[in-house]
Amino acid sequence: MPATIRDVARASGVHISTVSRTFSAPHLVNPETRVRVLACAEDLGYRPNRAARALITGRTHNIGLIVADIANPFFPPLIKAAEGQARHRDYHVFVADTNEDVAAEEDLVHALAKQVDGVLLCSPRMSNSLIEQVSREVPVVVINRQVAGLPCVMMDVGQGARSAIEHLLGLGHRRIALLGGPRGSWTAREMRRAASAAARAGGAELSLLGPNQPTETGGGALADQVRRSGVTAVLAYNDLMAIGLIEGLDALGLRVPQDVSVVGVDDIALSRLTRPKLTTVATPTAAAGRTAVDMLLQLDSDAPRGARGRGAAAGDRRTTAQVMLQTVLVVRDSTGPVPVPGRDCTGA
Amino acid sequence: MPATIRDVARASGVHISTVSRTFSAPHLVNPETRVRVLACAEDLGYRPNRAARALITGRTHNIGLIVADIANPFFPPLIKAAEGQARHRDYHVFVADTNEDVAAEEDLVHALAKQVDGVLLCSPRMSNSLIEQVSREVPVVVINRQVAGLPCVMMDVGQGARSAIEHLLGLGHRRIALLGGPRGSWTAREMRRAASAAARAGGAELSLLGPNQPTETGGGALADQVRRSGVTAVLAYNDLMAIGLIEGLDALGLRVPQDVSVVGVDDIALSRLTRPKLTTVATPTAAAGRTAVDMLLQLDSDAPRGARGRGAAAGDRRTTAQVMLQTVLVVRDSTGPVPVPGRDCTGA
DNA sequence: CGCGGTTATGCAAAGGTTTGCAGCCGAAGA
DNA sequence: TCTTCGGCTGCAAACCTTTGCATAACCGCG
Repeated sequence: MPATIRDVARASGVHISTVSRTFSAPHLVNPETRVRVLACAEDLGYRPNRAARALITGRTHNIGLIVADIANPFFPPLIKAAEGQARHRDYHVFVADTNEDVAAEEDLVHALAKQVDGVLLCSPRMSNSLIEQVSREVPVVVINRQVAGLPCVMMDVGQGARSAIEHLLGLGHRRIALLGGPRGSWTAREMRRAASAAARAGGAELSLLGPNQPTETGGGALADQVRRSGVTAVLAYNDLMAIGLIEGLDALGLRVPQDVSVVGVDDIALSRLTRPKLTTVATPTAAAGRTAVDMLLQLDSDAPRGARGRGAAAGDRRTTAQVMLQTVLVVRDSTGPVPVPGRDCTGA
Repeated sequence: MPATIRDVARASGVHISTVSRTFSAPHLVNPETRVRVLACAEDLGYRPNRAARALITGRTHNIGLIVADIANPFFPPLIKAAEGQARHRDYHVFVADTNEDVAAEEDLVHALAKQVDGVLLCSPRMSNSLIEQVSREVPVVVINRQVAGLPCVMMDVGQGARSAIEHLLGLGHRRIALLGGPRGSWTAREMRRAASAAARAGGAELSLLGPNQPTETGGGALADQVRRSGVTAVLAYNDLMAIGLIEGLDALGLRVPQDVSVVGVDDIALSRLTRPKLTTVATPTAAAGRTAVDMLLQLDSDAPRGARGRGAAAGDRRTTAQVMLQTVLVVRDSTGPVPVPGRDCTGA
């Protein structure tokens, strides 16, 4: 039923190659011919068969996007942005979800590898060496992680964590806890490093709690630990954990920010809606999505088209740009001055 | 670089057609041969080229999933379920997001249509006639909407709305508001119909507020209207709106459930985390995703493979199953008995 | 009038796989 | 011994498009 290039050629009285060129290299065909062909194509409802095209060009015009968990509100904005940017460049995006599971992540990326032109690895939990191995199979851009030799787009959570700690120091807090993220997360490591440094510089004590599941549940589960640790402020791996923690603290009768200050990371939409509104480190997720798509597309427009021939795979990626996007601390209502010690916090 | 079927054939000393059959029709090849071929394939890292296969079979092994807004927590579980089910059947899912925009929805479905074997239309805002037109281009399964002649999987929000209203009636409420959903939403219509009927049957008055954006913002914006309307209970189109409304009411000094009872729909993860915990109609989103994928795959395994020949497109869909999935009311803390009139609600 | 140079088009190979058909071989039946 | 049949494999066409190369028409210039 669907019209092929041949039908269009017949209808417009030209050779199929002319039809092909009308679409893929319009400047090579006589304007007059072009309009005629275009008209016939339109008329017949012709759309080039992507599979056939892929077969010969070696380009599927699809890209894969692998995230840890679609249900985590951190990802959707990034996904949307990536999708939009890709569509803009006539690409489509496969989104896949690993459920925070390293093994699933590995499977998925292999399954995807063969039918996309490149893969965006967003907040991967895999080891660097695994990532490098994958990148030998298929062009990869890594989001939220630094991997030597691979193009990366990162959000400067180090800077963000530092700002957060400094904000807390400024409010007088000297005993601070960091709720760590999941094992294998680069972001979690960066935060830890930056937060430790900032705390040390400010003469504060930083207790590390983790690793944890980066969810509300994960945050809530730590409430008791936080209380017992006696800290007056907490920096959480992400907003979800921060929110969970606030719930958990509330259940224990501790109020935020009067008794404990809490800072999140990500600035998900939800963080504006909880009570208290969350102080958090805003990460430029949409920008990251767009940038990553651009880098990926750049990457394989550079690659020699018939790159099937040996070589070229691992070697020539000298354009391994690494982009660091800025974060910014958004102060809302979940942080406040350190409680005066000795004064009763629980009551009127 | 990637090994082709020919490489495997050479390595294992058989004809390419045998290799092909080893993968696509194993029972046709001698077990002995099969293991040898498989071994060679494994060895060379051979993976059938999906584009080439698609070219000849006419099946891409991709399906499209179009949703209104990935960022709405209602969708991710459905997406995950669909994706999992699809992967299970060796299909991949393109997720696309229309931003609640009818025009974008139409564009997207057309763009997708040509490169997938079928499309899942989830909570479409398009008109029925548009949907039918699309379904002439590509197999379609509709989620959360009833379209005559098309396979649909619906969640019984009518029943859900009825339960919710009856729950409120049971608590003594007689003046209830329904926060309507977005224009074009089938779910919104169903809810309205069922809620009206149930209210009438219970001798209650139901005010309709809407249509609205199905987001927290949309819900929050209605707080003032709700207060002025003097109702004692509200059924919201979804949890997001319910949560937004509760925030908004709070800002106006109205407490939930003491002053106003609020019921949501969807039972998103978040509804368990807000304070008060939300009473809501749980919808089986994951089941819907799985079912829809199965129906779609069923649909085009029925279709004659070389269905390029005319006919077959619109006609033979006599298996247009329509599945209705049950919903269930989950009573939590956002609903309570109707406030005693005349008693001061605002104070100690 | 012929020549070099554009410009527009046609030709045909190639890309990796599936699949109907035909052929081979050995075994069972006559 | 000769068919027949079934199981397995090979052959080659077909799927639709892109693209390097060849061809043809045309222009302007000498």
